[in-house]
Amino acid sequence: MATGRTHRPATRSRGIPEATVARLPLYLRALTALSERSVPTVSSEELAAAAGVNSAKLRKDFSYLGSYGTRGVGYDVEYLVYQISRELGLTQDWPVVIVGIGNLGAALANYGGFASRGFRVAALIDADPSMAGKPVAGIPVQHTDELEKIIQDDGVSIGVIATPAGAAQQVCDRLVAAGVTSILNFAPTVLNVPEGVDVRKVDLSIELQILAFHEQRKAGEEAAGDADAVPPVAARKQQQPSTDQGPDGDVPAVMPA
Amino acid sequence: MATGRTHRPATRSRGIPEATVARLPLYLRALTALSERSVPTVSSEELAAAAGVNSAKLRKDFSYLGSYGTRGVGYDVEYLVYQISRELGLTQDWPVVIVGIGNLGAALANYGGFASRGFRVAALIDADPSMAGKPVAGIPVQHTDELEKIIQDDGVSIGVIATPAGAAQQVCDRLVAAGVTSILNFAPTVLNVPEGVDVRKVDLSIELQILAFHEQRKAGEEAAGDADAVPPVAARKQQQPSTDQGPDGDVPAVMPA
DNA sequence: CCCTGTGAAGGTTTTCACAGCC
DNA sequence: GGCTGTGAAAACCTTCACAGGG
Repeated sequence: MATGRTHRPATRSRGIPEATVARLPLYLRALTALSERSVPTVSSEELAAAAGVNSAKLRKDFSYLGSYGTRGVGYDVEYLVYQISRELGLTQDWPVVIVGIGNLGAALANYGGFASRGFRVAALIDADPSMAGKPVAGIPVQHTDELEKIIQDDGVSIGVIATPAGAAQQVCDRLVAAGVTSILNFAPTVLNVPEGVDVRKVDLSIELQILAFHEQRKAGEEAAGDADAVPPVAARKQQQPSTDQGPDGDVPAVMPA
Repeated sequence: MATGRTHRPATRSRGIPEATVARLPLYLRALTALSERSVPTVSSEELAAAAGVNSAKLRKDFSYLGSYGTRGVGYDVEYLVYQISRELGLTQDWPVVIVGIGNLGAALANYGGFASRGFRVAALIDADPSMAGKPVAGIPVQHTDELEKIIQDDGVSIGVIATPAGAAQQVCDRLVAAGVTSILNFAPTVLNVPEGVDVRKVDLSIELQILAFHEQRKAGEEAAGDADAVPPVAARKQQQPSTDQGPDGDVPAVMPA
């Protein structure tokens, strides 16, 4: 089990830590917003606030990419956008297939964030023959039979699985056999993949369960801590009443296998 | 910023590590499947394989909950299901509101994993008046104006935001003002929330970007490592050609603020 | 003899704090 | 003076390896 952690046992890899990689897209989004507002430079403090992390972390992260800032001034927005995009491999075109065009698949197909970041929906695929030809987000749905052909013809290396759990492993196997080496899995199942294939998963119910855990804690603490009478005054601890999206250890799920 | 990491600076909290909490839902899912097949007991090795983690990690995780196993035998499936459910707070009912009923919101409303795990969709809310009354997943959509009333009447403490990015902060503010203290955010924005409110986010394009990063690495490595002639023999490293979903540091995004 | 539970070791990630450059 | 870049410390997480109970 558990081949390793990061994907390639952290060998040389020019060593950008996985935790940093997971935050680069956040920085990129914040920078893109600044760029659209024609902001020329930004300090680590400001950018960190916009991305929801703390500034020390951000500076450390950037230090792995190189020295792209200017002391006393900050970072050049355009330049950083370019450097991060390049590092993430977004300067090239990534054709993506989405398998399973239910509500979720349709939501993904319609999701604007794809196209804007180097991703191109090469095909939408569904097992239901009655879906075939129906356009979703302007792209006609194709039948599962076409899967292998599409992947080979378009050189697709990234697949998105949005099927029911029962179909996911089968779809995954076909994707991998046809040449896909990265999979984003929305089905609530553990996928088995051969060495060299990356899987990331997104699971709605897991996220909710984690929230429930903390929610329960909050409720329990009130009862325990202040028993019954809560001083109505502002007695609760507070540090930064503002921004903090710091995804803190945000390494959701890379799983090489 | 970055108030802290786990949610409450890891003070006493009876100390279940955040990384462990993030894996409990995985174990629970695997256990539920075993339970449905009427499997009475399971070893750490088997359960770990089913959940996609390694067994040492699993045993450490369970050790934080208590000693629920039997040496030489394994874990009682039913008992563990109960213990983990309780720990996660799933033995109680959690009413949830979903705001923004586009494709994604509809997908969430239809998602079966909710009801099965203590979550109940209390209401679907959308800003579009023409949606009002239309049933989605058997639940009539209500207008945003009703938001505060619904939250108070049903005692909702968990909200899901599936609106466009532009509306997310506003919706978030209203949810928080009305009493919601946990938010699952699907909109690609950093949300500002006051101290005491947890936010987790799920971002499709971020996951894809992380995949692209690794994908790029693979491509680059082939070029560097074996230049041109790749020995067709099985020269590639391989450890476990099978299961490994080990979400390795799977702490996607708790952000207290 | 098998499998859990756990100290101890090894990694990784975050945070601190400040030297160094603009 | 202000802000970046980074060693060093601290916190956290994972893995190892084995004692010890069934």
